[in-house]
Amino acid sequence: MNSEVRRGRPRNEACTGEILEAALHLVAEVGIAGLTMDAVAARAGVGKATIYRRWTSKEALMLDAWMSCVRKPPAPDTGTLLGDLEALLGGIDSPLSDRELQRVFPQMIAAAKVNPEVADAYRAFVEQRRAPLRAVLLRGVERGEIDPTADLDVVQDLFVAPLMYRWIVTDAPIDETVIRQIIATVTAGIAVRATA
Amino acid sequence: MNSEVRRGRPRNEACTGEILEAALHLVAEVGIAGLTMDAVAARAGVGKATIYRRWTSKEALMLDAWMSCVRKPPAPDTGTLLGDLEALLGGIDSPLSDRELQRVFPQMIAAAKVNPEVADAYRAFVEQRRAPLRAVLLRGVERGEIDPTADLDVVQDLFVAPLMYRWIVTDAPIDETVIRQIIATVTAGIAVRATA
DNA sequence: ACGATACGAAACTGTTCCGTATCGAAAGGC
DNA sequence: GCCTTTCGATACGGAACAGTTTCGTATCGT
Repeated sequence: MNSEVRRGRPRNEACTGEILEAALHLVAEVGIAGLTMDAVAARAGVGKATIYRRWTSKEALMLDAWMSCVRKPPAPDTGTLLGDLEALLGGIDSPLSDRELQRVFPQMIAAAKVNPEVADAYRAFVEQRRAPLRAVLLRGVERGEIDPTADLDVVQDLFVAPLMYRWIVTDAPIDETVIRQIIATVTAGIAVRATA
Repeated sequence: MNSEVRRGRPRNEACTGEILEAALHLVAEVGIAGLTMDAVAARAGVGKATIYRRWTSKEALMLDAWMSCVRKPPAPDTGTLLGDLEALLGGIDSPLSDRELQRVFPQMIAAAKVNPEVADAYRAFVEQRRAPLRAVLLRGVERGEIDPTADLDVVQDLFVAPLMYRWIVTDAPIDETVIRQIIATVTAGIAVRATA
């Protein structure tokens, strides 16, 4: 049904991305509460009408913006648990800088606690992020690198949570050293015991 | 210099606490962005003037409210690392329910990312919470229960972060079983190695 | 050329909400 | 009894902001 002839001036699709990005950068600066549509329009270099031609409301825009702010991570398969973990926990692919993501993410979580729509989007996003790690851990169990009696849900939390914690709560830096320490400690804790 | 005679009708000090509590409950319900002073006054059964006689602004009120929302945890000393950890990670003393704290906390973090004053209060609060755990871990090292070469900052994160993660990010329940699994896994990871 | 649509910019509308002022009543000191 | 201060309640000024509309211009298909 898309065969209808498009008449008139076509939409500048580049605007869509610019608006989304402007919204995210501004959220990083002033927070979701301090975000105004006028500021988004100014930052993106567009008129407000151009925004409202694409999204019906501020909430709809923010929902789209959040969905676009982190891409799905690849599922690594390096052959060893340590290799997979280092590849997976290393970095995040996003149009925003780490520093900005550190500020945007809490805004999203806070919004999710209040707005059910945001909560759904957020839940889907978290699940998407967890899937690759789960696959990595399952292979680790198969290879005998992880104690098969361990609760994988808790193990997942042990890997992800410290990074998220530094990100959101502490604002502490996350460098190679920290990641390696976390991996080392947790893998030691979940390794198959030498003797029963 | 407090010897000035107080004339006129004395302040009802009970109001102060009721206002703070009303503010926190409302933040749990509608978030910091949706919070209005009129709603706080109505919920506390108080006129707005009564609020502004105590705090100069909405921000000042929220700052006080957050400071009052979690009390400093006791520093346990049960004699063993496991006992201390279970005592410390068990619960939080607060006028709010767990369910409400789960919603208020992200709001505070999000606000801290934007407002430097809130960030300071928040940093002090986190540090206050970290101190007792640090003491527990240090005693664990002295007793030979923890590998002395381990980075205690990272170890602290490994204990606290998974709980915070469930609290803030996942909304997953935190029961005795989960806490015990976390403690078991991490302590196994940081135990003094049997052989060098 | 012409109609249709998109564009940025700006003005406009209606609402929300902070902070202040004012009211009559209540609660203390003198 | 009088003065002072607080109380809850309500009204108000002013600012900020979401969403709409308008204006003049640009870019497409026909």
